[in-house]
Amino acid sequence: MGRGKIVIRRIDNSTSRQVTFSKRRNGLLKKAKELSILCDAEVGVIIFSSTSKLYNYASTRFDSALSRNLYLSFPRKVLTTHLFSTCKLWQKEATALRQQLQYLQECQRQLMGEELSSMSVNDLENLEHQLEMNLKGVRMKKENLLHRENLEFYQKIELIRKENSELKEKVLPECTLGLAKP
Amino acid sequence: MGRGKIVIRRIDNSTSRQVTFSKRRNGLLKKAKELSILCDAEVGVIIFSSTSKLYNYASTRFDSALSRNLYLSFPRKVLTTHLFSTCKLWQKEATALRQQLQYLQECQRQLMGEELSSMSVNDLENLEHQLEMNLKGVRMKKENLLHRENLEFYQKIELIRKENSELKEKVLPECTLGLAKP
DNA sequence: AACTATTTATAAGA
DNA sequence: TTCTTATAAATAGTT
Repeated sequence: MGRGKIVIRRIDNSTSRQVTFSKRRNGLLKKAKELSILCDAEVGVIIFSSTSKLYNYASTRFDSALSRNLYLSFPRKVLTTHLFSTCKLWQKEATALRQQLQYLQECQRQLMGEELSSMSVNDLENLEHQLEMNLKGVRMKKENLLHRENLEFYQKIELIRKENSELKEKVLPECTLGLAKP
Repeated sequence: MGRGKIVIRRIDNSTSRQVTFSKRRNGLLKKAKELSILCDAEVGVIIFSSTSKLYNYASTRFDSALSRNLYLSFPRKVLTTHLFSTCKLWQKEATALRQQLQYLQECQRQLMGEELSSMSVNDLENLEHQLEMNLKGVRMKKENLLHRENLEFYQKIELIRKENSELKEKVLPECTLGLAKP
């Protein structure tokens, strides 16, 4: 798949070997990922360049797939490396998440009216408008809810009132009877 | 690369998922082999099908590449256990962080006046007060800042004015001299 | 790093 | 499953 056909044997020229490595390495990792997503498979790939640099891919639940298969006389070294690289992967994810969290926390503190020291008048004005909008939204929602609750209560009251008056009509004749007796 | 373009997400139909798995699995293993031959790299691929069937490829010297890159002199059990628990630890941390993130995101959405549907009148009222407080804080900060800026500007103006009048005094005698000439 | 002419992989159909 | 084939994707060679 290129300008010319090639035979699969070691590329002699070191530069083009390096270039091909970089291209095909990306291709392989991409295809590994696609396979795992498309087919719900767990896939792990490890690549060592000729200079022993490590590249790898492990699908989301690859480690648990491994652990389920731990007792399939799996080559020890393969297992170890995969655990090692999976470890790295999770570590990376945790780091990314922690960063996101910090960013979000700062945003939150600003929304809470804390941590304003670094903000300019313009920033503060934008934040003020934002907060005004938010407040407006909350108030609207609250009023809506109160309206709805009011309506429900009103209808309930009407219902009970109606029931009441019906009961009264039933009870009233008996009362007059009772009063007429003595 | 086929009769039609596809998006990379889990294939719902189980039969075609199976077919695609078989095709792409072969493709991946072939490309892994090609990469290792062309670029003199050591490559290991492990694939678990959704039914936990195992497929794998390891290039000729993959194992020794592994041992060059890992501290494999450790007793297997120690190393494996260590890696496993480290892995789990990171995974746990990532999970916890993700949860925190989700919680924070929900809070944020509520502070932003979105995602209010699940809140009671009481909740909404609390949120309203919170937002009012925040708004108050932001406004105070803004006014403070404006005040301070104002003061600074005022002082600058005074300084320049003073400088100006000093310059005038120097220039004025020359002017009167010039005017008195003719 | 881009580009693009070709080859290769593969999605859909048989 | 396997074969076929039209088309998408990967990439070899080039700039």
